[in-house]
Order: sequence, then C-alpha cells, then structure tokens
Amino acid sequence: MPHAWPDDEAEALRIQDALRPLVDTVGPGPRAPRTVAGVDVAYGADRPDGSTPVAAAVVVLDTVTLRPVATATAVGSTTFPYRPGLFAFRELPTVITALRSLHHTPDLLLCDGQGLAHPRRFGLACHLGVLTGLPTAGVAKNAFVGTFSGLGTERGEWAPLLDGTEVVGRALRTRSGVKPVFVSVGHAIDLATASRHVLALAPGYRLPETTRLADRLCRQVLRG
DNA sequence: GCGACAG
DNA sequence: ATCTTGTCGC
Repeated sequence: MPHAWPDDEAEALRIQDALRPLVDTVGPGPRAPRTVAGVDVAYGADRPDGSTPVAAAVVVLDTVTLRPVATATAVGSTTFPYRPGLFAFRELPTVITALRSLHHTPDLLLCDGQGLAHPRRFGLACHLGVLTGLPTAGVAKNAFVGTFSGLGTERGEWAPLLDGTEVVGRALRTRSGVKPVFVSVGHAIDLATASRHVLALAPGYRLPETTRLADRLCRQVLRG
C-alpha cells in the first residue's frame, strides 16, 4: 500500500500528505555510524515516447576510512515530470530498486536534495526514510524553502535555515569561503547530528564523499 | 498577475 | 538534471 507511485500531481500530493505524519524528526539517530550511504540519480536524454532513462546508485562508505564498502545500482525510466516539491516521485522508484539489491544496511542514508526543508515538510529524504525505515538526511546544493543570515565564512560554521520562524534545516559551510550546503532532517535523526556527520564526510570538497561517489557511479551506469 | 522553484 | 573545454583566480 505505502509503495504506490502516483500517475499525476494530485495523487502525488495525497501520498505526501498521507506519509508526512510517519516522519520521525526527533531521532536522535546514530551517534557514531559505522557506515553511511550516499544516494544519487542521473538522467539520460528523453525518449520519443516521453519517458526518461534513469540510473540510481547507492554507495556505502566506511566512516573511518571514507572508502566504499558496498554499492548497488539500478536502471529504469521515469514518466513523472520534474516538479519542485514532487521531486521524489521522479527519483525514488529507481532508488528503491537499487536499495533492494544492497546486501548491507547502512546506519545512515544521505540524499541529494531536501528533507524537511520542503514546502510541505516532506522532501525526498523524508520520503525515502519513511519507505525504508532507515535514518536519512538531505544534503542539497541549493535551498528550496527557507532563508539564512549571518553565516560565517569558515568551514564548520552554520546558520539555521528559517521558513518564517520555523527551523527547517541548516546552511552548513563545508569549505571555507565556498557556498554552503543545505542540510535537513529526513527521518529518525536530529538536525545537529545529521549536520555533524555531513561535515565529517566532507573533509576536502563542498559535497560529502557519499554523494560525490554516488554521483560518479550513477553517471557511469547510465552510459554502460 | 508575475516570478521563483531541490534535481 | 543535462548540453560541455578551456580557463580565470587563489
């Protein structure tokens, strides 16, 4: 029942409304995860029939060595169009397929996109968390909702992402002098803990190693 | 009404 | 997301 994929926008909105109450925004989640997985999707050129080729990748990293210990991929196609706010319905079906073939359960899942920093507080990371039951967090390259101010320039500094008076996430500086990433809770973890893990996973580049490796892998799969 | 809008 | 090499700057 919960694993239904919508055919239209109205149905997608109803599914988000039904699943949103299932999100655990308290956590606290894994304090010292042994493994963290990155999830990403790549798209090919639209086909004549209107569908789009999709490749999903999951890369599990050892948090100490930051080296991959397991990977999983899946290929498929989407007919659901890209709509800000309904992003998950375009990506998750293929992601779920990839996760089913992953014979390793990571302590945390990091998604490319938002969690609670979403107009209806149910971004991609929340959706994936509810469907899998695993702790998840969103790491986005751009803010979707919310604003921040007074963010310091040094690595490790952060500012709350506010939507009105509500804290929906954090702008986190992973590299000094470089645009921050936007972290938000997905499921079964708290914001501070998620942010701490994201920073630790991004010792050298703006994006955490999890998403960098997942990004590289899904693009590679899309070709081969 | 107009523009903005995760990937 | 994707189309895409070299290049300007610290």
